[in-house]
Amino acid sequence: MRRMTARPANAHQSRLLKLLRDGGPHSRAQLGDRVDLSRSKLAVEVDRLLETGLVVADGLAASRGGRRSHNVRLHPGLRFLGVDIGATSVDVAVTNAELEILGHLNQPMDVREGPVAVFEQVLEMAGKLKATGLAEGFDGAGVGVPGPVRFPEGVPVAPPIMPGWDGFPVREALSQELGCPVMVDNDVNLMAMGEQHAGVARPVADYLCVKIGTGIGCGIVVGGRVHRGTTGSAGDIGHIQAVPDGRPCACGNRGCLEAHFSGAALARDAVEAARQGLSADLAARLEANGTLTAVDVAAAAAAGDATALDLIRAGGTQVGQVIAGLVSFFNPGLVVIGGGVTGLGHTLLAAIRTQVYRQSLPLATRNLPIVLGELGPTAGVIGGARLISDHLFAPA
Amino acid sequence: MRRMTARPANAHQSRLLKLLRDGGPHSRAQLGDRVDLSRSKLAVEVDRLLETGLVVADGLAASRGGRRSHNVRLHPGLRFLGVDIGATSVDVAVTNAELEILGHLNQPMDVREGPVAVFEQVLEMAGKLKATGLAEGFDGAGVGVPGPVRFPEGVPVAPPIMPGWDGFPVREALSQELGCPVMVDNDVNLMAMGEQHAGVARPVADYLCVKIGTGIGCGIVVGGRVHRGTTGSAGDIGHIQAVPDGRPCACGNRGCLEAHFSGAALARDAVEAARQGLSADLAARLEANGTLTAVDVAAAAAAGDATALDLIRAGGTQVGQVIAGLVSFFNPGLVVIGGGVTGLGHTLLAAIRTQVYRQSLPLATRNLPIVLGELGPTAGVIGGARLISDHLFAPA
DNA sequence: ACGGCTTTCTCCATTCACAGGACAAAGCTC
DNA sequence: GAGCTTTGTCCTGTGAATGGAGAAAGCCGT
Repeated sequence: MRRMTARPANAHQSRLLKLLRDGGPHSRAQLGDRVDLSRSKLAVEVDRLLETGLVVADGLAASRGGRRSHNVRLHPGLRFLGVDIGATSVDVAVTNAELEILGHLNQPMDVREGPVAVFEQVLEMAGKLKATGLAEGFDGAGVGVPGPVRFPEGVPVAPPIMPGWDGFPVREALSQELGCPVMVDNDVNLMAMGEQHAGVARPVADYLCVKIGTGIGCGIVVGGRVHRGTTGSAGDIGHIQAVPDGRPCACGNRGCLEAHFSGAALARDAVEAARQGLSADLAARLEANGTLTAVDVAAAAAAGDATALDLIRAGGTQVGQVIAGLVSFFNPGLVVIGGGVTGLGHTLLAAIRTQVYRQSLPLATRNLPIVLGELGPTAGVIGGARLISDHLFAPA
Repeated sequence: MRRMTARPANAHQSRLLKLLRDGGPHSRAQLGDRVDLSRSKLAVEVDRLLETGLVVADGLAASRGGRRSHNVRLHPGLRFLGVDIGATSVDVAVTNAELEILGHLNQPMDVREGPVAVFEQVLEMAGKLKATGLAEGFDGAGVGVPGPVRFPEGVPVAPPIMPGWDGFPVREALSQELGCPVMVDNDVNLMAMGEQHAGVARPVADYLCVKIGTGIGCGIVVGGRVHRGTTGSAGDIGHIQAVPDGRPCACGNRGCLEAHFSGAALARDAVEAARQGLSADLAARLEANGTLTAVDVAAAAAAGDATALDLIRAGGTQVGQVIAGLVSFFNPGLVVIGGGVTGLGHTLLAAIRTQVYRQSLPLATRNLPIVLGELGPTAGVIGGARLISDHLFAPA
């Protein structure tokens, strides 16, 4: 198909497109139940959407005791690309208009190689997905990068862990290469949108989404919308002080949360523990691989290694301490923990919970669920698809 | 006049009322410049507002080189009541429809006496204001209380420093007594709204408003709107841990910010310093009054007393530490410091600034002003008037 | 004083948005 | 097949809104 060019002409059409995106095919009657328009007006707007080609007829539905309804749905050929650039790997996925993942690729990679090398990689992966026949082209792409972004322009700003990206016109460059509209955001915000769209955060308006991977970040959702802050750095909690006069951090300060707990810090601590002979299990893994990662620690913990469990608990307590403060401050309705370290699972979660429930205001924790994200590595790419579809489905 | 009963019938009218509130009298042409409506439609809506009585003609304006314009303004008889209940005193003020303060009373009082005693006081003060002829009655009242509030119902919930208020139907009770609509909110949120309406925060969409009085709280403004959180306790930063294993706090935890710095903590520390003979100045003041308050410390500091200055600096550093974390997290465009301790002035502010600029993410502090509130004790009452007028001027 | 120019405001005709009723189409159940 | 239900279309009436014509009321220069 030729790529999507039309845009909803008004708020009604925008609303209808989002209903079809989030709920799949609907009959006009079903749409009418959810949209507070007269049937006649609704029919007019649906007809206009059919004219644009964004929406197509989808056959007859089963009868519910009367005339059978004619379903409509978003064009089945629409394709969105979700790109989640992490510190050490990229995820690229194609979705249909309902944001269901049709194909998903993951590849190790180092962001520090710079935007040109990374995007070469991304374009190649996108090409592979096309080659499988899942897509002929893309109607839009949502891209996450591991650092702050000037959102309106889609440009990373002063990203600490990705030198060489500062000011690179990601949005423009990718839009050119892919030949479709592109939106760029922080990877943590993408995860927050993903969990909100298809994960644990579906019913919640105000929530926090803490992503613990190589670094630590926090997606902030206020009234259903992501809060990005004045310079796009909102949620950057990795450099909040967790330990007064604690460990030196790459940022120049001491005691930053990230310096004490994150994928990188955990791996480093595990190596040290292994060298000190505190854990035979970790030492064996170190021997075998030459290095350790958070995954090794998770495996050791799962096998019952006390040192690994202690490391995870200590880390969870540190994170919990910071989250406790944020919970008192922000009073969310839900806290989601996600990112690479979700493999650490319930040991980590329990430590975080204990600390938050102990230290936050009782009123703020009274009914506060703290849970693991349920989408894993797909959260980011779904969030990307969601980001661009929100943009494309916004009223003109 | 009989009290305001009409409400704007649509979003246009609501918009117009707010323009007249915030900008004083306007001609139709001036309104047209700001509202994106055709002149004819605008005239229709203005005429309707004139019919309701909310808006009245206000004579001819000077010519600007052509026909003179007929101004319209909000009814000059409209009166809002702003009530700011603090831990140790109440502020009550009357404003006109433009939220200008016409009369303002302040009275020492102890919230712990409970809602009945406090409202007796408030009603008496409102009566006094009426007796001066400033108002014949009130069209609405906005009330701030020093604790979390279930906002839609206007009911305090689990307020730590005000036992006896939990669940008291403040909104309903006051509405009954005053015979007008009432809205209730946290006092810190009121201050944030006040500074946003008439103070330093006018141009900013996302900002934090830290109020340091008997306790410590923080108003959170996201996209121009106050964020209250899921249970109404957002911004309650007094019990964030500032010092690991620090001083015991009334809440049962240790090291809470409030336990280390607040009006109450500062007074306590000053007494102790005086008793230990660290400061002749403070000792003399203690001798004279039998007790010390933050005001005494401010006076001693102004007189150059080193101990007082140290206390303030130490406190500012503690608050700054917590604010630094919040700034990294929230990435505001402005931080306002207000409340009873603003008398401590630039010594406090300097300590806070130093700490925040040192410890927050550079990107988040790059262009971050940290300033004292400019409205002082009127911020709360103006915020109250603003709260209720926003409510009354909302589309039906 | 008097025309030209500007600004403000009103009036009117036309277009568009939308609701809601009438009605047709298409199914179910008995 | 009768009667009922559900779905979808058509049509008309109403109010929202635009934009142009023009009147009212001021300015300024000659």
